[in-house]
Amino acid sequence: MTDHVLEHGVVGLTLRPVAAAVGTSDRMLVYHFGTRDDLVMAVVLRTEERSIAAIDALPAASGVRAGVNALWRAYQTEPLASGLRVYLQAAATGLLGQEPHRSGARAGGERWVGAIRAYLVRCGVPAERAPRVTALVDSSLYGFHLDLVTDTPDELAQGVDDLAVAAAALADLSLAGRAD
Amino acid sequence: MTDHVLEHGVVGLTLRPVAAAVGTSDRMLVYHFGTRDDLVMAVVLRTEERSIAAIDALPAASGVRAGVNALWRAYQTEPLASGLRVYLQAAATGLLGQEPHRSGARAGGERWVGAIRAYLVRCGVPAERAPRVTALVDSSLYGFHLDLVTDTPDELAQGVDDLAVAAAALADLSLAGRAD
DNA sequence: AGACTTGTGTAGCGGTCGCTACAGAATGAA
DNA sequence: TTCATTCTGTAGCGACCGCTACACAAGTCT
Repeated sequence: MTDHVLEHGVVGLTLRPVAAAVGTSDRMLVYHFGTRDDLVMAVVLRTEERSIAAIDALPAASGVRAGVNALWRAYQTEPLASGLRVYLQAAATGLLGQEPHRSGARAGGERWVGAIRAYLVRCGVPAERAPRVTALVDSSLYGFHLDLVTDTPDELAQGVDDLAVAAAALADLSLAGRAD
Repeated sequence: MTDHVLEHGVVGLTLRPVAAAVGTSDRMLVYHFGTRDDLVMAVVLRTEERSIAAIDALPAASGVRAGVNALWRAYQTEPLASGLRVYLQAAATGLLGQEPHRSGARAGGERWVGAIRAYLVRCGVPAERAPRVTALVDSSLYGFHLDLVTDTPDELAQGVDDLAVAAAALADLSLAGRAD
C-alpha cells in the first residue's frame, strides 16, 4: 500500500483504488485501519521510516559542501524522492497540522532531521554547529524539491551548490571563533 | 473568491461551497471560468500577484541578515502567509506540474522570485551575487514555512536567523573575490 | 420588430466518496 | 460438538463531486 501511495501521491488517496491495487476491498481497509485518516497516517509514518533508513545508509562525503550535494542527489532518487513528495504533500495540505496526527508527525519529522544531522556530522560538520547547519539544509532541501516542478535541473543544481557553500560557511563560523 | 480560498486552502476547493461564499452558484463559476481547474489557476495567479505586491511594498532593511529576517516576518503575516500556503499546496500536490498550468505557474513563480531578489538587493546584496542568494533564501523560506505546522516558533526563529547568516556569508563571498 | 448574444436560475445526470449493515467463512477454546 | 471470536465478501447508504441540459430574462445589433 505504501508503494502505491508513494507512486500516486497522498492527496488523492481514496479507499477503493488503493484497495484494488493491493488486492482487497475498501471494506477491509476500514476494518483494519479504522478510518481513512488512520490509514493515511500509517502510510506517512512508514514513508518516514523508509526515508530515514535511506539517509542512514548514505556513505559519508568528504566535506560539508560535497555532503550537501550528495544529499540532494539522494533526494532525487528512490526511495527518498517519493518519500519527500508524500511528506511535503502531507505537510502542505495541513494534514500534519491537526491532532492527533500532529504529534506522530512531529516525532517522525524529528527523527528524519536527526538522520540528516548525523549524516552532516559524518561529513565533517562540527557537532556543536550541526543543529544549525542541519536546520538550514533540511528546510532548504524542502524548498528546492518544490521547485522541481517548475525549475530546470541546471538552475536547481546551481542553487543546491550555493546552499552547500552557505552551509559550509555556516559550519565554519564556530571554528573561526566568530559569534553568530 | 480568492479570499475564500486563501482562508480554506486550495486542495479542497469545490465549486458549490466557494460559490455559496461569494453569493452565486456553481453553475455560474463553470460558466465564467470554463472548468474547475481554470478557476483554481486563476485563484493561484491572483494569489501570486498579491504576494508579489506585498514583497514590493516591504521597506528595505539594513543588511542581508536583517533583510532575511524581515522577509520571514512578512511571510508570517497576511497576505503573504496565506498566499505562500496556497502556493505550496499547489506545488506540492503537483497541480503546478502539469500543462497548461505549468507555464503560467512558472511565469508567476519567476516574478515572485524576482520580487524577492529586488528586495534583497535593496537590503545590500551585491547585484552580481543576488541570483544565488535569492535562490537560497527563497527555497529556504519555503521549507521553514512547511515546518510551521510542527516546529515551535523559537526553533524556527533560530533557524531563519541561521539562514540569514548563511545568506550574508554567501553574499560576501564575491566581495572577498573568492570563486564559488 | 426580430434575431442573437450574453448572463442567470433550476434541476439533475453519472460518478465517486467514506463508511456501514448483514451474512457467511474460518479458527480456536470449552 | 458447540460456541465465540476473528476475518472477509456483497450490497448499499447518504452525501458530495464536476458538469450539463433547459428555460428564461436582459440587453444589442440590424
